Amino acid sequence: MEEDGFAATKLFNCGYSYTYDDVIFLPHYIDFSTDDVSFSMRRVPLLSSLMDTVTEGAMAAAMASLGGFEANMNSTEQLCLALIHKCKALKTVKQIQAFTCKTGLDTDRLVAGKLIFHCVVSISDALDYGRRVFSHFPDPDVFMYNTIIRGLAESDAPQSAIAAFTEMRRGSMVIAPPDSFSFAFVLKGAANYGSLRAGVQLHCQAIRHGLDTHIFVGTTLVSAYAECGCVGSAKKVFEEMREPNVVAWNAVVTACVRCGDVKGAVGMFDRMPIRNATSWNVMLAGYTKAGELELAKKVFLEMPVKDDVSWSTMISGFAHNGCFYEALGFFRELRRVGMRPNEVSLTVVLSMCALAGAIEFGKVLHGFLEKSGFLWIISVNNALIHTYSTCGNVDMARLIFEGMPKSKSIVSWTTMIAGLAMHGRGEEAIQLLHDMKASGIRPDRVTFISILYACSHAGLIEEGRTYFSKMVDIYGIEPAIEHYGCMVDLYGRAGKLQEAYDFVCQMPISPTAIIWRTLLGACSIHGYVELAEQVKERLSELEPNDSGDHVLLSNIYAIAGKWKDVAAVRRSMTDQRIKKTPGWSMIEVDKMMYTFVAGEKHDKITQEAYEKLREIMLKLRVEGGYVPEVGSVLHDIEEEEKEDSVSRHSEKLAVAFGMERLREGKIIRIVKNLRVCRDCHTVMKLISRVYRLEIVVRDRSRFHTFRDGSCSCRDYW
DNA sequence: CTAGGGTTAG
Repeated sequence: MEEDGFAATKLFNCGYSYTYDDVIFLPHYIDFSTDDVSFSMRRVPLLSSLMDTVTEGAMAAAMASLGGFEANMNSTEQLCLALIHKCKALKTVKQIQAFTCKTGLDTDRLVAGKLIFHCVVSISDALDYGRRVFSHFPDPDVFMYNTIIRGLAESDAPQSAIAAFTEMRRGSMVIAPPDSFSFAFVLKGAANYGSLRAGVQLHCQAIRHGLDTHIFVGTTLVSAYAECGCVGSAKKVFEEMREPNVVAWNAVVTACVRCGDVKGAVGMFDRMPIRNATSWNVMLAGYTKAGELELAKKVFLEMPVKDDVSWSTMISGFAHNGCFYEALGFFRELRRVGMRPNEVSLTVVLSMCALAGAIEFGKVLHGFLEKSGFLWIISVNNALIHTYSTCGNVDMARLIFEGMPKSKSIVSWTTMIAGLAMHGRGEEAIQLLHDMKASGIRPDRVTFISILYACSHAGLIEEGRTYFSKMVDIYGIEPAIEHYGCMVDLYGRAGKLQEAYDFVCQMPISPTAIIWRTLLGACSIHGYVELAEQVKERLSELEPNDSGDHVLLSNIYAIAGKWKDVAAVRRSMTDQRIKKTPGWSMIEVDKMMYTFVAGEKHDKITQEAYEKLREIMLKLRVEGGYVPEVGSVLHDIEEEEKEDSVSRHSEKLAVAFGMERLREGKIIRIVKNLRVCRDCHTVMKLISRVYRLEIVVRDRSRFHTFRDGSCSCRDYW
């Protein structure tokens, strides 16, 4: 796959030095008849009612607003152009558009082009209107097409940019051939759509037009290939460019980073003749994505000019690696040097709260956003929805979602659906899908991942099946590995292990380690020892050193009482030097985050938690009838020792600490990096009953809300 | 045309 993209283009020898090592037949035109890329050029009646509202007086007032320009206005065309340039809102654009209809300027090429351009580029949420003006124009030229393609490429439906390009090509008998802008914009659409097929075909066409080494086209080709995971092709396109500028260099370094090729990125970075702040920022992102935080910090300190992007990259990079303290440090540093937080740095900090489960800090930020007017930005709202959902307060997320000031984007809908899903509120998530369709937004592949996730976590098996086939049949979305993963989880979680296994065997793409791991997790919930062994064998072929897989298998044996097998797994782990991922849990008290690690460091805080925990466990035995469950302990050690090891799990410590420090009646919210174990689950249920407390635990796969002795997951996780 | 953020199965 990797090299196919580039090899295919070699078919077209257009006077360039391509060699043919691989011949793949491709048509000379883009054929998307099988894809769902409708692009309707329907002529819509436009604004006949508005036309009458444009009075001479209104136009005179508009002219007056032009001030100094007025003297040079010697034609209505020029007047219109100047007026359009001044427009800041769609409402005014509509007025002028009505004026052009009235004066016959609607067929003026310059004016129409300017109108379309203004709608697409300068005014937000006006793409649709621009499209309508476009569709009204009798014979649109390349510039108009380019503008429309440009807007569509950045829209929620980037595939329609490709369709628009195709339509332009079909009409190429009457209009001029595509230029470098056409290719740059449509390739951006292909990249956003993530379609290698479209990318390759466009590359072919670019070669035929002699534009593939054009600086803009080449640069976009590099990033389009990278977006499809073809880092080799991206590099080759770059190497063929005759005089790459800084932007092209940045693009190729970015391509390496996108595809996880840090070495390649460093190599390219070192070769760069000139570097601006962007180049350094790309390296920061590259290092943090690879988990190389020290190197990222080194580059950050060394770089000559830091801009707002640099800080956002550091905050996000450290947060995604679990280093919340340092991440917050960069946010403080940003303010200390006198930079104003912008909407991106704020969403980055919000997403840090989401990762850390820091709801109190999130609320502080929410207040700040409200006061400083940031809530007008859609992405900021999306970040808030995500933060509240992943911090356990999905109702607050819903309030923000409902109250969004501007229109909701596809991300807003999908985020909300995913939020409901992770709280087990499957029916509401499905209802939201219908509301979304009713409001005219088409669900995409990510939306369906969230829907299938919702079905599996709420035990809605039939619904899950239905939506999977609807996605394919009605929406023409080809299922990706993520969708298959959801389906395996859906069957497995519900105890339909045979169906899950059959499903994996019938998948048209080869199952990844993640797929097998999902199945292994299902085996562990439902105690299928034999199937687990089979599945583990597959995993050993694919990823033999994953500690989680070993621990899961060992737990499956332990629950079945097969202590010899437990010991064998443990031995093989020691032999292969596989270390268990240490479990940690976090709790926020007075806007401070406290992290507990099982059986680690006996500092004052941990001591305090232990002491409280001892007291709680005693009370649970006496008043709650608690008997420890030790099935999920890795070692076949003495019973008493096992019990001791279970009693030290980090989530218990975090809960105990919360009970000690938090105000009475406060909900105890815990975030854990692994899945919560059975014994801890039981203990939490008991605590919620005996102490009349509410505990919310976010583990690596979902939320557990413990209330009155039971859990929202209905013991199903 | 290039960099940072908001959605994504386990």
